[in-house]
Amino acid sequence: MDGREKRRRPTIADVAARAGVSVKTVSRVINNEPGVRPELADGVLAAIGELGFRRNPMASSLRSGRSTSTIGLIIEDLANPFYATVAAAVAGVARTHDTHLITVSSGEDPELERRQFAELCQRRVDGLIIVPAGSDHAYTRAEVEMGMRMVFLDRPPSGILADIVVIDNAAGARAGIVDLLEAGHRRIGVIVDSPAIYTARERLAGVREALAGAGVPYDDSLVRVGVADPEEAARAVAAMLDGGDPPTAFFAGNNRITVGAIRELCRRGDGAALTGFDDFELSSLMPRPLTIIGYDVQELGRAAAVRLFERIGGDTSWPAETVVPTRLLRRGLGQ
Amino acid sequence: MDGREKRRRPTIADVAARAGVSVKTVSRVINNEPGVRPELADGVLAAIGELGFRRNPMASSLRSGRSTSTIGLIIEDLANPFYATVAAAVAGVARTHDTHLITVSSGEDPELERRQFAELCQRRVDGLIIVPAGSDHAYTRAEVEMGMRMVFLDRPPSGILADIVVIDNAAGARAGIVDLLEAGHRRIGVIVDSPAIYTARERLAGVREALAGAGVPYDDSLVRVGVADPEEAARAVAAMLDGGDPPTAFFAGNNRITVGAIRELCRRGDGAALTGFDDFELSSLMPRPLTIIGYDVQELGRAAAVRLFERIGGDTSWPAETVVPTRLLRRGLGQ
DNA sequence: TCCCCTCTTGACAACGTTGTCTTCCATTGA
DNA sequence: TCAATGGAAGACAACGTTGTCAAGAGGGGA
Repeated sequence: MDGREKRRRPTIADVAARAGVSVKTVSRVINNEPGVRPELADGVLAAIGELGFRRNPMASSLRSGRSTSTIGLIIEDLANPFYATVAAAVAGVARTHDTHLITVSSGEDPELERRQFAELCQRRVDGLIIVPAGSDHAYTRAEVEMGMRMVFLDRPPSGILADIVVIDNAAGARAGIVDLLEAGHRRIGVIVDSPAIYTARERLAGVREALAGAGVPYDDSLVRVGVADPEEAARAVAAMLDGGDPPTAFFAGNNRITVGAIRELCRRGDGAALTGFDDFELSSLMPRPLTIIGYDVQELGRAAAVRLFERIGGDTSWPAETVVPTRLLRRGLGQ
Repeated sequence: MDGREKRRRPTIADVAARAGVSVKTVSRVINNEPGVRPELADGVLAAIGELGFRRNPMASSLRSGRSTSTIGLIIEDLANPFYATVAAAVAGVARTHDTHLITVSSGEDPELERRQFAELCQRRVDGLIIVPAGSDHAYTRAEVEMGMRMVFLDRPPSGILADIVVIDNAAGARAGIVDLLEAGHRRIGVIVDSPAIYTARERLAGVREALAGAGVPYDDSLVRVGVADPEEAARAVAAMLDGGDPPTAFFAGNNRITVGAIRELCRRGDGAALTGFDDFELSSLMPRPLTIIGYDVQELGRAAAVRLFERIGGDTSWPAETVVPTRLLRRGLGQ
């Protein structure tokens, strides 16, 4: 039993020979085309069962030029729970369309993203969902002209007009700041990721809008941008708390920053309020109260996939933007 | 710009016409086959660039009968961080082999797992990595005979001999219990998942071995099996603590159980020691000390993928078992 | 009875690529 | 000068399937 004797896979010709019909008749049975006498069809089905025949989808889609029953998803890192949830949701929708999902990670590298894009197009996937890492996506145009369908997720592309599904970043940040203002906070430390990132830009814009709306001045010493990891976030929190007139509340622009802030606040036993964008696993078990600006990540993936399959199904309407709402969640222990 | 004008994709025939050579010459250039004069090859490459030609991999693998440059991964749920990490690791290895990964979720449904398996075989993937949900995998034999390569991950299959990559469950559990015993605990509450699950069985066996080795009697009132979610785990902890002669330590058979146990212990402010199998995100931020029996999840996926590509590469040695070691980690705040 | 129409069924080509075999040309040695 | 040799290039078939079209059987109406 070393599996080396490799029986050849049966083809429709084998089935046809066994059932005593032509290959075309077998093809008709396989594809449920009308115009085959039931008794013949039964014979074909029996032969299929006996031989263990399965249609070769490559030959099929080569000849018919139709669907490959595959879509692609280009994300940054599948090991990141956010993207994993998106991928699971997309795969779920794909399954209802008898379609498989190929997921590739670009690791935020625009050049790799381009290569992955090209590879997936070469494979003739029926469509692509892309979380854009690079800043210019004009290179996708040639493929769009050749019929490739694309939906962008979480961030808008530039250089190309296409469907897009995003979170309501600005509104979420506004709501988070308004919530802090209503609790009486006037000095709010704001820590966000690099403004090169769309979501960080939008969220910071929401923060400024909310502050301006309440007549609270925007104090540069209370804003840190370009914070990329929990350690840096912790240092930023520490620096603000150690400064003169420290903030009584913090706004964290994403969950990595939130985690870093929690760590530093717990270390110090500081009671400052904390509101952070993006929920994360076990946020409700964090050892202090916090407010999360959350949203349905699954819904994000699902909406993108649904849109993509509408396109694949022939929808040629003008590209649309789908916005997934956010909501405030009280998390952490002692809340 | 509604993308309806769908330019036909160029084929090697188009390239050949443009370069003034035969299709076979183009094929030779594409595949780096020898025997093409450099000046002709340059002309072909120029034509490829001008037309934006890309080889159709379906036609290619249909004709040559070789690799589809695709492997499949069958897991329970991609949204689960454990499986997401495995998938990312497998995709990483696949990438070094210029291969794409199709990931499908079976949701622990053996029937769905069978269907997913059949679908992926139908696609002629080069190989499959399977986290088996069902209890009988004899149905995979027909495909193995036709040359399908498979590696099983995390749990062994039954009814088929194949490569397998698993965690050292029993040794990990033994080490966890020995650690508690050395800290002086003699009454250890043990909470594990259903013994229908291989990992739960193995871990429980490790627990018994460690207890027996230390001469500590196995007390049925301190063992709960078949615990499936954090809520049930919390109730199990509560019941044991409320009984007579409550345990001074708990062993949790997986991270869902660990989380439920933490929740209940924190709610009560109970100081019992806690050791749990499987690490999880932010375990170091849990509001109490705990010990984790951890392992390298990436390594699990990587090892399986490496084995699979060895098989795809032609390795026909006897199926082997790869065991990934565990290690004890001190986690939680206040450690 | 004959013609037309419908319904089954099959023969054949085509999808885009690659394996096999042949052809052609230049070069070499006698 | 001519046969032998070897390398480059192309003609053709084949992979497994499906679209197109034609052939044949059977039925109904004139």
